[in-house]
Amino acid sequence: MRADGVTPWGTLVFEVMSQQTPLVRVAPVWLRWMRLWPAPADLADAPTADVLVEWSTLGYPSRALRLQQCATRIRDAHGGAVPTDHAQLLDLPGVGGYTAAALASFQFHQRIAVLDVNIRRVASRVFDGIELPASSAPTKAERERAEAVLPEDGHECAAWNLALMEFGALVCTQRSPDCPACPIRERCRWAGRGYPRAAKRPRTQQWRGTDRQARGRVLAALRAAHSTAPRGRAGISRAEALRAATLPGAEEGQAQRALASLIADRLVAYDEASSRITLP
DNA sequence: GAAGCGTGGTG
DNA sequence: TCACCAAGCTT
Repeated sequence: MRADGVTPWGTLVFEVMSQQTPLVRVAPVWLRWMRLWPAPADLADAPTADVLVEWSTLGYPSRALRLQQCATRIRDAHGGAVPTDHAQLLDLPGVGGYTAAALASFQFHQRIAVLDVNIRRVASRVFDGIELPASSAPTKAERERAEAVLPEDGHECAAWNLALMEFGALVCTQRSPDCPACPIRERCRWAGRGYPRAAKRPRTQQWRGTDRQARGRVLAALRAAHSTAPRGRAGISRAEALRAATLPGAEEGQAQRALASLIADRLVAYDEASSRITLP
């Protein structure tokens, strides 16, 4: 976490776990991971099934697979040390623009702009006078503007990025910003324009009844089976997996499709001989 | 650029 | 109840 003594690997794991997941849910899982797998080589050597069980209910379990791939790559291609170079960070599995910049700034104190959803929202309001960023991904113009207002010193830069993220998370929030308490409302272009609402809001993701929900139920059943079963005898039958994947009132074939996609994503394995579904 | 990908908390 | 949302990444 962002505390003294946390290794680059610890920070990398923390940032990946934090992708689309509230920090309060990340904290306990991260602590367990650090105890089980304190260095990249430890995670690289772990059974993938254990990695997925310990991922618990953080969501988006593909992140756990990518983190293990990332650990293997760091061990084999970087001598076991998390690279400090931004381009090399970006090249790691599961590490995108946000995570690479977060590591470069928070861990390595480089002068770089972190453009997470919070900072992008703050900048859109203050500079552009619009409620929400117009594009789903950061643009070159956004990045250049964010870099232009960065402090010169790398340590100050880390504090700057972190402060902006927390400001967006606590004050300049997505749904109900506390504008009366905002210290820069006099200079905020969105305030000056009277807080106009965004015409087009990003369409919100469906979940109920989706393949995603079906996949989640299979994974939940497998986590339960693996955390209680003696080693080597874990897993569930294909029939149980399909039953778990069958949602009330679901369309024909959804359960099969969900299971097939889990296998294709290597989140689960299917042993045809025994007809059992297991974590990989 | 858009769609797909989990899970739990909240207003 | 239910839509919305949370330190994004990959295809």
